[in-house]
Amino acid sequence: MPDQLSQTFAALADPTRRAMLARLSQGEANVSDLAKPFLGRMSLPAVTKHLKVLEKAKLVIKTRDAQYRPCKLNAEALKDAADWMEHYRQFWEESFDRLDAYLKTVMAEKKPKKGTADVRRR
Amino acid sequence: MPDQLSQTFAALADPTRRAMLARLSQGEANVSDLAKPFLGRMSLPAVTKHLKVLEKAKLVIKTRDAQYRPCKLNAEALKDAADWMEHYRQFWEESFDRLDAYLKTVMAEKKPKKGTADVRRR
DNA sequence: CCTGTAATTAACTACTAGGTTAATTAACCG
DNA sequence: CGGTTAATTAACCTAGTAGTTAATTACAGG
Repeated sequence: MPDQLSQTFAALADPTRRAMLARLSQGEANVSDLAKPFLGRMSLPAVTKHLKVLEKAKLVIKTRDAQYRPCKLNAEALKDAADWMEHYRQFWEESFDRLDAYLKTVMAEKKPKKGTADVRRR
Repeated sequence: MPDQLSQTFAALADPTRRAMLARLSQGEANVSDLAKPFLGRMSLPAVTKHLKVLEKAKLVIKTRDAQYRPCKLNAEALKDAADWMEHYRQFWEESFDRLDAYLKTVMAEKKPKKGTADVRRR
């Protein structure tokens, strides 16, 4: 499972890591900045490790500036994951349509005029 | 990490499981159908386990029909994951724009007319 | 040069993930 | 009933994850 996509999804499968990405989406931050929201809950080395996971997944790029390690978001890998998901879009929109059709049916029953609620297609 | 989103991403972080989803996107299939492409590589119980992960993540719904267990895709959870990613779209499109701008610059150098390659904004 | 701050590494623990084989349950069918 | 097929459960193994504390590296600045 060292394939890129698996690594990406695995990296995203943790709320701490997702929060870090969210933070980085607001702009660069060094390790202690990133750690701040979690330091009550977990130690600094733990944060370093999470960061390393994100780095290996190529979701963040860590550079160095003196003793600091400024990190920035790298969304490339996210695009691949999003592209993968795109194949499935039809499936969740389909069920939305079914709900849509159902609601139209209910409406039709309340005010029984014609019939054949037309199903919105996206 | 028993939050829904983490479970979804974790379930997707495995090529076997993604392949199963792909198979299910073609239509219902029972366990042995799903297992077939992998049986050279892994045992049936292994497949059952992967399936259980997908089930707990609410990505597939397993019903029963006699001794068979027909499974169907349930994309609801995928939508949530896709929605989460949507927040980051700007970041990968941004870098695409930068590439875009760069290419325009290169073109401008080859045929040095005006300047200020206008950056396509999506 | 010494001290404080930023961050990582080391060494360890507990738990989970992904796989195995062997045994078990459940249903159909001749 | 007895055999066959579908699928799960049990028991086990290995490797990896998420966390800890304590020690270490690296740099800045008085």
